Amino acid sequence: MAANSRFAVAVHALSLLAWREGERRSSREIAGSVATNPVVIRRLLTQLQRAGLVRSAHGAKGGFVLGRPAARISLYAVYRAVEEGGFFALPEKGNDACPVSCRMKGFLGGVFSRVESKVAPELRKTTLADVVRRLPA
Amino acid sequence: MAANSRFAVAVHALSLLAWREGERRSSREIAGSVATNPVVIRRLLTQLQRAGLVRSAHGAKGGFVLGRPAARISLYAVYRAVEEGGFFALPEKGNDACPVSCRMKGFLGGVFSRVESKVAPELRKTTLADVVRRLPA
DNA sequence: CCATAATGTAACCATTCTAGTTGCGATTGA
DNA sequence: TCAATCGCAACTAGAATGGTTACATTATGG
Repeated sequence: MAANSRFAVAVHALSLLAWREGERRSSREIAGSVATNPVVIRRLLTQLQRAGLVRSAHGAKGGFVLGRPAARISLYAVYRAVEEGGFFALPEKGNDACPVSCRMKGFLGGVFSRVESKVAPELRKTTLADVVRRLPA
Repeated sequence: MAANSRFAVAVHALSLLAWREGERRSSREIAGSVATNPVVIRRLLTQLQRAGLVRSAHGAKGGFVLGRPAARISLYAVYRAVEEGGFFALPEKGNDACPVSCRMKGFLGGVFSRVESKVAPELRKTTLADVVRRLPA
């Protein structure tokens, strides 16, 4: 299972928190909905916490809540929090003696950043509040 | 290195073919520019051949040429040829008893396809002919 | 006809990434 | 005190990728 479903799981977990905003949810509850292990959820939510998207409380009756209102958490914020790299990768090597190879890195870097600049606004359009609106009350 | 550089390597290889359009290039030559193994190149170009982007010739003086004019090969065609999945993955599991989990798959599928619909036109804008224009003669 | 130079492909290995799991210390509330 | 909970480290399993070797097949040129 090397498929990268971190973004999907993060949105799922945050949607649960947004669904009943304000109520604490334990990693065990969230893991139950996502059908995975609580530790996997805690690992992922640690990343989201560093980005300010969630806050956690230790101890009994502890758990997670959103770090700010659902309407102010876009899918792009989630994407940035869990995916460090972009969509594609540049190869680290290359033959510097070849004039084509020399130019490829710069060229592809430009392509990748133009792609990113199209994806970002699309993901910014949707917030967790929009997600909740699609969920049953 | 488990980084996914297939797209970058494919564009690099095709750019070499477009640079001196019509001349055959062996996998060894291409591998020399990309700084990898000829078998890696042949494996990748086999995929591109299935998509019609290159043609190969066996035997001595064999090698690869573009399957159609460089101006008619967009980066999107390359992307489709080498990347089967989309950018993100949907988790295969989920708790069907949870109303949030039940809706996530459909919701995320919509998000992913909207992202794809922004990326595709951006990649379609650039062809191999555009790449060659940026290369030294 | 034969040597040479190529592709196509299978097999295998090393590395890296992800998710899953166990265990445990620290913290909090009842 | 006790139970619930996060944080984190360590380990495992499985998959994907790229690199490498090997070999059958095919085409060219003398």
